[in-house]
Amino acid sequence: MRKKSKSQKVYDYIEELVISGEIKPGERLPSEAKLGEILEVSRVSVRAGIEKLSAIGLVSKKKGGGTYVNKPKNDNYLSVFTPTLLHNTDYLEMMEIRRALDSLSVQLCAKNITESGIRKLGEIVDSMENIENEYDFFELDKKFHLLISKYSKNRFLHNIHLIIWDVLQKTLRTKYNTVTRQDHSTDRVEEHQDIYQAIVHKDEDLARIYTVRHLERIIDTFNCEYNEAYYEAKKEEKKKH
Amino acid sequence: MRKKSKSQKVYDYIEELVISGEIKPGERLPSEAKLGEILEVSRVSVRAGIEKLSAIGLVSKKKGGGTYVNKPKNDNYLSVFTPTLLHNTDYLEMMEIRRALDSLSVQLCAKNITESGIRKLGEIVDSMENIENEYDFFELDKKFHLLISKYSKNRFLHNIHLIIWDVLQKTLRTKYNTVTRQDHSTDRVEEHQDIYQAIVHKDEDLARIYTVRHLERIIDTFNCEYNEAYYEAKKEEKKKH
DNA sequence: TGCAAAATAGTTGTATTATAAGTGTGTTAT
DNA sequence: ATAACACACTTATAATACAACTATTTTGCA
Repeated sequence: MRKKSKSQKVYDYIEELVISGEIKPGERLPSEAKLGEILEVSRVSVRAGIEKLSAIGLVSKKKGGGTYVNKPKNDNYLSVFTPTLLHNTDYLEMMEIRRALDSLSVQLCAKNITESGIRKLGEIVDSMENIENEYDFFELDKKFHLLISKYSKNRFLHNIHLIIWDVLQKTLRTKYNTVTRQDHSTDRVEEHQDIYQAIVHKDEDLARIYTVRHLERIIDTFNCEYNEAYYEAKKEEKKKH
Repeated sequence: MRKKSKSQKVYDYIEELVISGEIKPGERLPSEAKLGEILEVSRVSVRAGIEKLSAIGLVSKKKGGGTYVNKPKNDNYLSVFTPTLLHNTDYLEMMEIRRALDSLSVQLCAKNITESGIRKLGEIVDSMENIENEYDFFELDKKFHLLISKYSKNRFLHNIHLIIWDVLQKTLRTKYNTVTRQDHSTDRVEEHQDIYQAIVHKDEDLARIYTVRHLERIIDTFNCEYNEAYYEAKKEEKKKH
């Protein structure tokens, strides 16, 4: 593996601070000089790293004031793709978008997929059957849906999906309990098999229907857990009185 | 208006070079030193500007080799949103995504829009009736659809739409003839009125249907012109023999 | 002449130092 | 009490130097 550049070191360090929640949206970063001390790099490299983070909208700089972690509502619209946003309601909004985009990509995929693509997809579905840990399943799930979007032959669509899954993955690390528990359903393997079969038979409509059903089931499950958690929290509060 | 920063000056300058096609994907940018001379800024500022462009994936830097404009296929997926990509097929792919996302946002909008939102939307539709020049209509069109996505109350969705329209607008400047001529249809005002009315009556399904119809009409018109242009080109070629 | 090795020029990466310019806070003078 | 000011802190820009890497040109040998 190639050596990381100094500016990348800065970038990763700050991104980690934000993802882990050590610095929350609206809060200020250490000054450039301080970051330079901490990471043992020059201010030039610190600035280069921060410049990138600013370009993708994770932070905003204020001359003389400091550098701040952006709040989700920030106008810089590339901030859609920063990994800090996925709280509970954000997750639902994201899944709403997936419902729209996945149903498009699976439809196009069923039309455009090649024989070798079908083979690859089949392998993924097969390996889903004997999976025990959640992390591995997530990987397969990601591969499955990204492969579908790839064979949609719509480059934009695929790229948006890449971003969405990147955000999902990064968010997962910090919200593992909340977001992943929802998918313990025993149906989940079967759902993927259904989608796969529809693609094999080039049945665009059926593939779309199965995909929508799949995603809506995930959303429903999440909603239930979310409400449960909500009531739990309320119960805790009552105890205090 | 606030003064532009030096690094932003660099950013805009290079972006313009790429959009206008002066520097094509794969080609090399002037060196940092040269850019500094041209724009009369220090190398620090040049680097800051390029750093941003690199962060959003428009260019890639090679230590010792120079800075290159990325080809669309570049892996850095943020490059979806660089304005260089929209050739004819790209435009269609983009509209395919709009069909999926606009139908979602209009549906949510019909559910969530406020009274004041309806008023604003109405004003836009009204001003569409007496528009002569294409550029103004584009502006209204953009406002209309962005307002809808805003009242979808899904922040991700709205942000993606902001990006899409930003790309459309930037691309338009260079492909004015190809992309905009398609929308000279007399139906276009009426289509927006239909969508508006459906939203007013909070009829989610109807709003979605009108929106899909609207977008599919645009796609069809574009396809016709695209094919016409294609045949024209072929005819020209035949003449040469 | 052909070609490989080596020198060279050009380019980005990082460091250092200095200054300008904006922000925020605390202090002072009224 | 409040407005004006001073001061510390922070980011923005600049100039210079050198390191590290690349691409090209030149050199030297067969």
